Amino acid sequence: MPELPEVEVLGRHLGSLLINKAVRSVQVHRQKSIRPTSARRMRDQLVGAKFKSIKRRAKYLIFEMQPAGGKPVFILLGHLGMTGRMYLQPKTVDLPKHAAVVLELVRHNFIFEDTRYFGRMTLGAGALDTLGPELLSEEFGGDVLREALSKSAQAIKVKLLDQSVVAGIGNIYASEALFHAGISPRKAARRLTRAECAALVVAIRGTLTKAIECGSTVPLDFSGAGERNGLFYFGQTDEWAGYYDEELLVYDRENESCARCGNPIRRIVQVARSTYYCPGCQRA
DNA sequence: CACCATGTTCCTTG
DNA sequence: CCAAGGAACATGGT
Repeated sequence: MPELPEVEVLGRHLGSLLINKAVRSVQVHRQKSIRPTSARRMRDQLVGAKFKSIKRRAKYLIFEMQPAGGKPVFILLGHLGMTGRMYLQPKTVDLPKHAAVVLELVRHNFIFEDTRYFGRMTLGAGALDTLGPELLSEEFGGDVLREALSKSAQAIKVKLLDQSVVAGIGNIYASEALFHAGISPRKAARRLTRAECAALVVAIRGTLTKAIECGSTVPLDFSGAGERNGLFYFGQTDEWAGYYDEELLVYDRENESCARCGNPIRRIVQVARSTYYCPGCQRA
């Protein structure tokens, strides 16, 4: 279910439910989902430990865990992949078909469910080391972006998905941000001007910040059992119409007219992923 | 049956 | 050594 805004909202939600709760036992249903951590180490570390804090870095959830007996805190990392979900359920409710990992609390199970099993729950923060600057942080700005792009001949849209360049953008918001900045997704990264880089940073921040605000106001069902399934991409669900004051302007709108200039929106494929853009507003 | 999907990692090629 | 392209991972929806 992830792009950065979903992960951010999920993290806040889980924080309110999990802080100071202790793990009583651990069920690993899919070894693949905890790679390279072993099920045994997972249990050894987690059983008896309490959730101390929950933070987000890019699309990762960082669970800071406090073991019993004054042992040092350690990190449990979560990444949702394409279809991951995390939520609490009373133990009386049956586990979902694609439960990957279940952390048993007192009366609830903390469930990591993942239909396609692309996500992960692992021990240690090592996966964060290769990430580029955090999108919403102060140190990320037009100059930092420009420097990161300066040597690449790859299309800007493709570079935006590279988590070592900029950490946190996904396929949906990459298209949206380029539209807002008026930059063609095909433009070679190194050809972006200083002004374009500055505009792109503003567009990225604006798009993601707005999405987080919207996601925070919608009544979500993180288990995905009902309609409100934890996703809150703008315009996804008609019944949410009243909650949104903006929606996705290009993503998944092939052949619809651009809200700004009326030209039909185009879909192209870059590195095997769809890109949507307006040929009128985003000139090559 | 065909094609598409919010993401990352690994392997090959140049 | 690096950049870039593509397949792979696994399941479900249309």
